[in-house]
Amino acid sequence: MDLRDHSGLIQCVVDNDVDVRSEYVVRITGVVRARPEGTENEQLSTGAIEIGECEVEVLREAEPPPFPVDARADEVDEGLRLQYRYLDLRRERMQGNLRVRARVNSAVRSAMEDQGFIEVETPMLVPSTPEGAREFLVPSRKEPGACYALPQSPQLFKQLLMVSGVDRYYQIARCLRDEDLRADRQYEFMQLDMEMSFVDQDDVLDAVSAAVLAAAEAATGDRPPPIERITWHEAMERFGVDKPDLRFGMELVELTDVFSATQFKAFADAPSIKAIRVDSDGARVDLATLGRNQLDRLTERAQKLGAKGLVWMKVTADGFDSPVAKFLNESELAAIRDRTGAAPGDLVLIVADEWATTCEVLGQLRNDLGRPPVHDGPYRYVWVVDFPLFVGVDRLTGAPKPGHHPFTMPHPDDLDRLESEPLSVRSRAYDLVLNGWELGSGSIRIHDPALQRRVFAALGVTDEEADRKFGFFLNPFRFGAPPHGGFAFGLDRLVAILSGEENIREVIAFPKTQSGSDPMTNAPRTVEPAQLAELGLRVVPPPN
RNA sequence: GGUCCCGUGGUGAAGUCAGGAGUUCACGCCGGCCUGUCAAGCCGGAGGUCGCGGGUUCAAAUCCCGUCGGGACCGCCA
Repeated sequence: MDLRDHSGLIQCVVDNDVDVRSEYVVRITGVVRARPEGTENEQLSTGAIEIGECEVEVLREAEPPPFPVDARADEVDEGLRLQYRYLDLRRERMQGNLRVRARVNSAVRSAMEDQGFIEVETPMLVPSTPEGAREFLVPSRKEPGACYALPQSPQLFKQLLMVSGVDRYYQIARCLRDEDLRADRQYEFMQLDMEMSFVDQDDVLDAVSAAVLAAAEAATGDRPPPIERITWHEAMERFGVDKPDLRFGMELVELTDVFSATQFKAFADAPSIKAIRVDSDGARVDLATLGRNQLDRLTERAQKLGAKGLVWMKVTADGFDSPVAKFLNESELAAIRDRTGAAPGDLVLIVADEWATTCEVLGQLRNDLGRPPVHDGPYRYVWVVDFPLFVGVDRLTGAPKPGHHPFTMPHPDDLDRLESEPLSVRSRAYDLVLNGWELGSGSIRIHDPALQRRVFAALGVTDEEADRKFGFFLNPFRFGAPPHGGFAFGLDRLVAILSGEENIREVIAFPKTQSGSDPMTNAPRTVEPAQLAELGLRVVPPPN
């Protein structure tokens, strides 16, 4: 019979007649010995040995489990696995994931402590704040009608800890957001949250890198190379997204200048023209069988993403097979071939539009056509720096909207354009990206009140409004605030990728379903009227 | 708020498009046999409200409408 614990399986040889069935809890006393010749099992890590002369004591019988407690349960309906999560977690895959997670947490703590950070816990019952994600509310019993909120992140408190002179803070922090769930999003999730004083951007990036690299090494056994950096602008130019997946090529190719004098109307006035070359070998779709239908679907996809259209060109031995080839002259066609490096069998996709649209549409098509599953190696970490300070403008007020949050430090080289050309101003905000997944983001914060006023002014926020909305946060700075900055990254996402999982539920012991319920505990549940009454609450019947 | 996919004995699947008796396969379960095997082998057996409700039809797992549950995605996640 097979004996299983968290570390694996071992075969036991039982000679006497005991009624032991699947999943019974037993105590076995015996002798570890080599297996007799010819009975070794190379499939099993313990396949060379066995426990012989076993005395078996049944500590607890077990009913047959509702699904096989082994790798076959990978195929079982996830709702059933979650209903019996305690059985699901007995399996090797889940035990492994829990242990990778524990090692990552431990490595992150050590790396932060080694760099002089101290862990400070921050409250779970916090005030509700107007900006950002929808919050979970906790009604107050002593003050009916008033609510606490559960923290979306410890943002407020960690910056106040800098005011408090903590200097280097970190926390493995639970964050809660009442937004719709996804494969990479749960209501509650864990972050490595950190903040440090008297530093610039490089210091923060170095400190976080040390923790991430230590975590990766703890999880996989391999220490990744130093994390490379690219600017947001370069990420958009080359990959068309702000979270580039560096594991594959298909980079965007600049063609704007090629068509400066073109006769082709769709290209003539376009501010930005770029292309991607879909390699006939590297693509995740079979280009050879790509018919007119699929090409039309690509065009629809591009239009849905905001492009006016999509030019496709199949590369043949003697030219291009494309509905627009006849509108382009020889030198234009030659430039397309040279710039993209197109070879027969490839597909070239061209978008001509505003710079941002051109980049974003091609970047999305690049991901659609070439991106491997997120957990496929190699692991490519990248810092994306110099994010724009503002992203777009508010439709109602016309004022710029903050790219990160309104306390983000503008890039010092761009300060003179804060009033004249706010949308061109870069910031000291940065993201950490792994295989095209955003792991986290952070920024250097504004600690100078004059500069904060300028940024609020650029955002169209008056002094009174700033004081009303953010005063509780900014007033403490009047008592002295050091230059500071920080970062937070999602541990669930990191652990999922490092465990080879494409869903963070697989690395969370007791996750929620996509609809936010827990099939094991039946949370959320309706509560007793008396509980509501104590909180001064009454449930309104749902509208029909 | 929206789009798409899934729901068939305890588990996984086939059957659904093209309506005709709860049919099939594998695993598990129960009983027996065998056994130095290892997701063992042989024999026998039990087990189903085809998620739920309604409609169409002589007849519904199958078609239609609704609903519940699960999943992927868009919106959302400063």
